Amino acid sequence: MRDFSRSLPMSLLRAREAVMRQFRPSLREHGLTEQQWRILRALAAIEAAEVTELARTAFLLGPSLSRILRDLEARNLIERKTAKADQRRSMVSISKEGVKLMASVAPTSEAIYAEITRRFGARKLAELQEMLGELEKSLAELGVSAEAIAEE
Amino acid sequence: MRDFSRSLPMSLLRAREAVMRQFRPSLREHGLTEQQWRILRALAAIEAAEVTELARTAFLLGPSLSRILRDLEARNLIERKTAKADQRRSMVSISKEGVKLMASVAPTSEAIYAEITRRFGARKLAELQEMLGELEKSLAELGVSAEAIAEE
DNA sequence: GGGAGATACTTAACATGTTAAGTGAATGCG
DNA sequence: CGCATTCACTTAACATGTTAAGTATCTCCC
Repeated sequence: MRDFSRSLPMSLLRAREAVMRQFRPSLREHGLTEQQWRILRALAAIEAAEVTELARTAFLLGPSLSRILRDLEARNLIERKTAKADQRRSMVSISKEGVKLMASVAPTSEAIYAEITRRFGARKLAELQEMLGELEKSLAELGVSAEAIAEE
Repeated sequence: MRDFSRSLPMSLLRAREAVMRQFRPSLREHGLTEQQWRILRALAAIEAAEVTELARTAFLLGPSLSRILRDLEARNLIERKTAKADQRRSMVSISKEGVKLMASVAPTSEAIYAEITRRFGARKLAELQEMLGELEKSLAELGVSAEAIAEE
């Protein structure tokens, strides 16, 4: 069997870990996890969002998001109110404190990203992301058909 | 701030998830998680290994590995014996049952990998993995220097 | 040879990933 | 209308990720 240390999932995992290793210490200093930071960033960009939409944007599963929102709300970093038209939905938005926290984290985060870009090369980085997007696209279709078969 | 849905960590996360989504159902049918499968594969390739070495090979943190080994041992998929020369170390190896289980999973796993390769293109896949390796390499050095600063 | 420090793991504690089940609200349709 | 189905989310249960602390063993140097 193919040496698994060179398998695609491992390559992706190792690369991602190498990247996140750069960001985690700074986030940690501000009391944020990687996922919490993703949620705040997503909210900062879109004003307010439903939970499902937020899950899609921040690429988190529903249950994870539910827990994290509960915690972020307890820390007053986000606000929540149920939609008037549909009582099932709740609109989530970032709070003033949340914005402030983001402002304190963003500079370091940007600097790290810039350093990564500098080291790896901006052009190569763009190429890499292009390829990652294509990979995702190739498999999205496969995923759907596989599901269809499984459901029969 | 840069649209985070196009950030490098998100690209890597989404790509990896797209890939793993293909494998998980099959692994699940055999009662294995992604990480357990990684460990079995690593062990099958190297006969026997110390826990630390295995952690490096399977790219798992020590605590995760400890738990998983405990469970795999309870399921008789691996075997463990403390090294004679150094009582702290334990040598882990795959059991006969483990080998049998691997044999039952491998065909499907290989087929999925082949399909992914076919869809994305073998050459592009190789290029992608090359780039991922370079990215990891660029950041490995950065990681070390960042740590050095933090420890001061 | 004995005690300080290093090493190899394990345990603990908390956060997230993953799947399944639960809850309350909306929808569609007979 | 009524009620089964769908929908949006939450809770539950179990596995892993992540960091810190604990434990037993080993090493090295005085």
